[in-house]
Amino acid sequence: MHPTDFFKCLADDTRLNILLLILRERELCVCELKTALGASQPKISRHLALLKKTGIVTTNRQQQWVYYRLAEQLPHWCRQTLEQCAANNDAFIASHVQRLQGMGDRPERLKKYCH
Amino acid sequence: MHPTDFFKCLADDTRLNILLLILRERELCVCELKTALGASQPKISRHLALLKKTGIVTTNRQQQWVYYRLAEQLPHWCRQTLEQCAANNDAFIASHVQRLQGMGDRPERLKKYCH
DNA sequence: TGACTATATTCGATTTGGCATATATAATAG
DNA sequence: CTATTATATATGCCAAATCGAATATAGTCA
Repeated sequence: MHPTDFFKCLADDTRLNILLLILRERELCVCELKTALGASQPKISRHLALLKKTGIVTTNRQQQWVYYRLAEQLPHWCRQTLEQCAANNDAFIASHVQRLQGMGDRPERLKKYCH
Repeated sequence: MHPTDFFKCLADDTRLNILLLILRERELCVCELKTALGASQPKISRHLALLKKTGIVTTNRQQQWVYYRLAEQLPHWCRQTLEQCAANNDAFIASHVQRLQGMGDRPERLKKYCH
């Protein structure tokens, strides 16, 4: 993982929020992220495609939903960077975490927001 | 320090190399960086200006030279990110570190490359 | 078919590097 | 001491490249 490629992925509000939410929740599908971030589906999808191409996340298809999580092979220092960023920037993700929590837990959440 | 502003600064080869070299050497002036990175003076100077504006580095003028070092107020998680990046990407900075070491030590280095 | 996700296209905004030039400090000549 | 020159750094301007958002469209699966 070339360091500047990694940092480029973190250098955008949408992508960084996606990553920090995935870090918290372990995995999320596009429609969960779309609701939590209040962004359009193509926007979320496009940014996820870049994260996947760079090797930061992997996908896991379950029926019609695609779940994204951090790649197993993600170098340790990259994961540490994300964790330290998460631990020291509450304000940055607060609103999105709140919105995600307002969406309830699985599997009810999926029923409410992904159907 | 807004996290994406910080990561934007690390998302460029020139800037990341500058930061990792400063991290190693504690402080460097423009002409040392120019020689170590093999880049033009305006290019180095521009990137340093962005790093300063973002609050990652501070300057200390000595006669006609301006020395750059990491800002005292740089949040701890930012410094940790830089340190972890440095500790896990030898290949990324190797050539520039080598070139810097080939320039000798101060004060001889300053006499040879900054006069 | 309908719901979910991915991609293509287009456009405006931002970023980047090169070149020329401006500013600041120091050294030197007269 | 002042004027000139040299060195170090910063900035203005321009062209090329990249990026991000919106829209439309396509693929995938129940």
